[in-house]
Amino acid sequence: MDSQNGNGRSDLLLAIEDQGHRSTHARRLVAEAIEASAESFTAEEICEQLPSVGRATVYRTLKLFLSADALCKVALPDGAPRYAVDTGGRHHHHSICTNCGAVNEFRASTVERVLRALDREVDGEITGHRMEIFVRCDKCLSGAVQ
Amino acid sequence: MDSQNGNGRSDLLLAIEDQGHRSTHARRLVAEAIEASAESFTAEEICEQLPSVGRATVYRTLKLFLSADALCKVALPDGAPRYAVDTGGRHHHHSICTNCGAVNEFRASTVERVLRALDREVDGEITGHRMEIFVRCDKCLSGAVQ
DNA sequence: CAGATATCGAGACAAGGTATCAAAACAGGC
DNA sequence: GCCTGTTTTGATACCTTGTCTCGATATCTG
Ligand SMILES: [Zn+2]
Ligand SMILES: [Zn+2]
Ligand SMILES: [Zn+2]
Ligand SMILES: [Zn+2]
Repeated sequence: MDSQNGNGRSDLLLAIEDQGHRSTHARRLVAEAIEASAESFTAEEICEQLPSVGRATVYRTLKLFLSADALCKVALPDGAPRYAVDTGGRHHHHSICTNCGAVNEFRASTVERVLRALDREVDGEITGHRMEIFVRCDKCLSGAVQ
Repeated sequence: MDSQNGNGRSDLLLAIEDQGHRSTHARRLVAEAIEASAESFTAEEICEQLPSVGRATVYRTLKLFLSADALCKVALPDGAPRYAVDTGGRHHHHSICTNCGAVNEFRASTVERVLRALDREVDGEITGHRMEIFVRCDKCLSGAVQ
């Protein structure tokens, strides 16, 4: 939908071009596969959808998109990793539907304020954090996916 | 230190006994190795320290301790998993020193309050969450470990 | 187009686990 | 202590999620 800009060029590709990387055929295919996926996806799903693209290339490309902040990597409660297109730019967290894999971003300023307050409670100096919220999304609650 | 109760029996073993599992020789060895480790540890470290215990058994035993809430599993920023003895019982989060691996628990009621407030911001119904704080601990800051 | 460089695909390798299955250990009744 | 049924164990194969190597290709620049 809005993953293509006016140029017909994927935002994912533009993001890595900005970092000085090339928009190659393999990367174009990976970007298209990502943009075609409705919710979050796994690296292996992309590999299966693109048998003509080497597995190493798929992983390398995902890593490029991640480092260009065009993609986010989250983990389900059991640790299984999933990737999702990153719409925003600034620091944010994710909610993940454990039923359908839908990922949404949220920027909760309250969360960050709590973290700053925690500075006094934890031993040492805070250098970073990770936070994910697991949900059953509205679509799943309404029975669209059982 | 306080990992042994009056009986000279490890709390880890007691925890799985409460769940109906046996305190076997292999499990005793794993418990001792865990209690001897200063900070957090990896499964492979235990395997190396206990060549007489099968790798599968080490992983099975860690899993038992985890499900008995006697152990916690955390992940460093790059996702590398580490295990740490769980001192408290109630719900809590962890701070992890990215330099030495020290893990501390904290129960920040503010955090939970924020999560309840987030219920209105996120799509769907919150079913769980994960939160980890990365730090450089006091010991590392003071140069005890470079 | 040619050369320099970036990228690719295949396949080996790695980390962190889990599945299988025959053998050993264990607990409880005698 | 011995018998017997159940748990647990260790060896090993396998799985998932990636990364590394390296010769072959593709891409950009001039
Ligand atoms: Zn994101
Ligand atoms: Zn859902
Ligand atoms: Zn804990
Ligand atoms: Zn430290």
